[in-house]
Amino acid sequence: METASRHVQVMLPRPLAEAFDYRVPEGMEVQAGSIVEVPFGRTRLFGVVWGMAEPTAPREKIREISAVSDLPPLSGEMRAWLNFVAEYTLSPLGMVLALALSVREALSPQAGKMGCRLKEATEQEHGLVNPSPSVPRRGLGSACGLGSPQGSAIKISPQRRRVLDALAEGIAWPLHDLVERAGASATVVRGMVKAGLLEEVELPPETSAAVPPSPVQSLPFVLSPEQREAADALCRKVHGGYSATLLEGVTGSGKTEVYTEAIRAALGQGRQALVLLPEIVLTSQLLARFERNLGFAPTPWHSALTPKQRREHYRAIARGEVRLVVGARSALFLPYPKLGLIVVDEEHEASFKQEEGVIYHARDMAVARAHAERIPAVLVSASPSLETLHNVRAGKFGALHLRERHGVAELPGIRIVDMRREKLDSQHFLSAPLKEALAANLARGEQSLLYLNRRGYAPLTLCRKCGYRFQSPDSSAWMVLHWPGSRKQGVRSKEKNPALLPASCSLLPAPYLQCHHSGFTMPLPAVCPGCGEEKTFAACGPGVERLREEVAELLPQARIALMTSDTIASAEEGEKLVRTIEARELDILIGTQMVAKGHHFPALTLVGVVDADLGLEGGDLRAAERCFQVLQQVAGRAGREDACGQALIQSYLPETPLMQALTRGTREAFIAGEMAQREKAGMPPFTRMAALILRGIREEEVRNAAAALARNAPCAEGIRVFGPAPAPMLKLRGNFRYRLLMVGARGQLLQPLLRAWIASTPLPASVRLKVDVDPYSFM
DNA sequence: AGCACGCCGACT
DNA sequence: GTCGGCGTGCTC
Repeated sequence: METASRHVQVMLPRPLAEAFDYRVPEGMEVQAGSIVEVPFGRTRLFGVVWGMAEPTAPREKIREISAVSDLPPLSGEMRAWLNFVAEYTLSPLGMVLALALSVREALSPQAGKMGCRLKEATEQEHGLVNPSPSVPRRGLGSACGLGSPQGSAIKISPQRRRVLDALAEGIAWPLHDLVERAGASATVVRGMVKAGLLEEVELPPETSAAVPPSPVQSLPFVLSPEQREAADALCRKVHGGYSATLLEGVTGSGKTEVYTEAIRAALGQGRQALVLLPEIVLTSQLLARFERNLGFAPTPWHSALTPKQRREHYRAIARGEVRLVVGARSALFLPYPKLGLIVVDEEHEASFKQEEGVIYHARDMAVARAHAERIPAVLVSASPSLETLHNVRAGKFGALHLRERHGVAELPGIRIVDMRREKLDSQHFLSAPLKEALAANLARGEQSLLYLNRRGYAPLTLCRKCGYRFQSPDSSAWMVLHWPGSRKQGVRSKEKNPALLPASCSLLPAPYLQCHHSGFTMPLPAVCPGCGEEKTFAACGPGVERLREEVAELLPQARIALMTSDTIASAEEGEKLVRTIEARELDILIGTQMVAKGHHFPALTLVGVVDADLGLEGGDLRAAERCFQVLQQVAGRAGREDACGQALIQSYLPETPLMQALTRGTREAFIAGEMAQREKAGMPPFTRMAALILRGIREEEVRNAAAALARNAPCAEGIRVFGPAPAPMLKLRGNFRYRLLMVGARGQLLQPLLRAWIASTPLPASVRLKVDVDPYSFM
C-alpha cells in the first residue's frame, strides 16, 4: 500500500501559474516554504513547496523531490507577498518566484560545483616510478612508456604536464580556474579525466566571507531639532507593525541621516533592513557613507556584482546574517527571514518601474511587502511622486517634512529663455543669453553644465534632394546620427551649410546611424539610398555631440567633455570624468540624463538646459511631472556650496505652469496645477490604469486580436476601455504592437476584471499579450 | 523560461 | 539529399 507516500505542491521559477505535484521521498523533511530541488522535464530545478495537499496530477506523472536546500524555508509572509505581486501584476506566480530565486547557484551549499584533482591512485595504477606529479620531466610530448594496467600508454603532452604541475599540491580546482592556471584548454583537462589521470570531485564548501566584521567606527552625526523629531517619529514606527511614511525634504536637509536612525532602530531589534535606491545612484561613495554612519559595511545588491559576490550575499541574506542591504529594485525580492524596515530612497524615480518580465513598481511592491511583513516602509524624496502625495492626502501614508537646508547654498536663480523671441543662426541651438552666460562663466574660471537629453549628433538625417529619411529597419523610429569625431574638424563650421554632411568622411571615428530602440547600427552611406546622389544629407536637430561642436566653435579655448551613455561605458570611466571635473580640469560639461544626478561639482555655477520642452514629448501622462523633476534637479546642480549659481532654461513654452513653477522655485504651485489637471482629465493618481499590450510578427493577426479584445471589453460601472491603438513605437524589434488602455475609478480593483476579460478572449498563440498595471511608459 | 519536436530555405 | 532557422507546445 502507498498510503504512507506524501505529496506536496512545488512552485517552480517558470512562467507557470500553478504549482506541480511531487512526491516526498521516505525520510525527507519538508515544510511549506522549503526550497527543494526537483526533476523537471529533462533538467533539475529549484522550486518552493507551496502547498501540502493531495496531488491532482495523474499518479504516473508525479516524480520525486531530489533534495532540500540548506537555506531556510521562505516565510509565510514572503510567500503571501509573492502571491500578492503575482495577482497585482497579473503575472504567473512562477515568474514572480523566479525573482526571489534569482541566484540559482546560491540555493545549495555547493550547487554541485565540481573541480578536478589528481587521481589518488594514478601513480600506482599507471606504474609511475615516482609518485610526485612533477616527475618524470623527461619525455615530454612523447609517450612516457608508463604502462596502465591494460598495458596502454598514457601520453603526457606539454599541456597535460602543465595541468599536472598546477595540481601538484593535490588540491581540487574548479575547471575554469584550472584552465587559467595551467594554460591548457578545457578539452585537455576533460581528456585527462577520461584518461584516468584526473578525477572530478565535489569542491569543499567555501568559507563564508560575505559579512566581514567591519572595524569602522560609526561617526555620530548631530541631528538638528527638526531632524531629531523626524528620526524619533520613524523610530517609533519601527516598533509598531505596518506603516508607510513619506519622508520629504529638499536636497541637503539630511534625509539619509534621519532614516539611518530608523535603520539603527530596526537593527537594534535584531532585524534586517533594506534600502532600495535607483541603480544609478548606488555608488561606492554612497555605500561608504552608510558605512561611516553605521559603523559597518552594508551589503550591496546591484547588477554589477560578480557571480561569486551575488551567491555569497544571497546566502548570507537568506540566512539572516546580513543586517543591512542597500540595493537596486531587485533587492526587494531577496528572501530576508527577519525584515524589519524597508526604505525606498528617491521614491519618485521612474526607474523603480520594471518594464520587462514581471512588470512592477518597486516602490509600490515595497509598501506591499512591508504590509505583508507587518513592518514600516519609508518613502524618501525631495520631490515626491503625485501617487505618493495622493496617498498622503488620503491618509494612507504618514508624512514627515524636513524644511531646512544644512550646509548648502541657496537654490540657484532660474530663468526661462523664451526661444520664440530668439533668433538662432541656422543649425545653432544656443540662445544669446545662454551664450553670453557661458562666455562670462568661462572668463570667471567657473564651470558650466549644458543639459540636453539627446544622445548622438542629430536625431534625424534626411536627403535634401529627395527627402529620404533614415528609418530603423526593425522599428519605425528615426535613425539617430552619431558623429563622435565631429569636434575634430574646426573648418567644417565655416562651410556654407554646416549641416551638410560629407559623403565620405575622413574624420575618425566615422559618422554612423543608430536606432536607439533596437540598437541597430549602420555606417552613414556615401550616397543617398533614395536618389543615389552624393553629399545631400542634412542633419536635423541637435544632439549632445553637435552641441559640443557649437560650444567649441563659440568658445575655442574652453575645455569641454561629453557625458552620455555613449562616452561613459563603465562606472570607472564615469568616476574618472568626475575626478577631472572636481580637479577643475574641465570648463564645460555637456550631458544627457546622466548628469542630472549623482556627484555634485563644487565649482559649477551655471546650468543651461538646451531644450526644456523635450521631456514633454512622447505619450506619457507623467511627462510633465518627470520633466519638472529632471529640470529642477538639473537646475539644482548649479552653485551648491559657496557660490550661488544660475540656471538658464531654453523653452518654446515659457508660459506653461511647469516653466512658471520652475522659475519660482516652488514645487507646490506645480504640484497643485498638475494634480488639478490630472483629476480633471481622469488620470492617475485619481484613477487606476492598466495597459494591455499585444505583439506578434504578423500585423494583421495582432490587429485582429486587439479588435477581439476590444469587442470583449468589460462593461462595469466606472470602467472605460480605450483602443486598440497601434503602439507609438509600432514595430519594435520586429514585432507589431497594439495597445488597449483600461481606466477605472480609484476605488475599483482592475485585476479581477482584467483576468475575466483576458480569459474570455482566446488569442492565437502567435500573438502575445502582456499587461502593464499602473503603466508609466505609454510607448 | 528552457528545451525539444517539427516543418521550410541554403548548403556539403 | 541534409543542416538549421525559430514557431509551437510541454514540463508534476
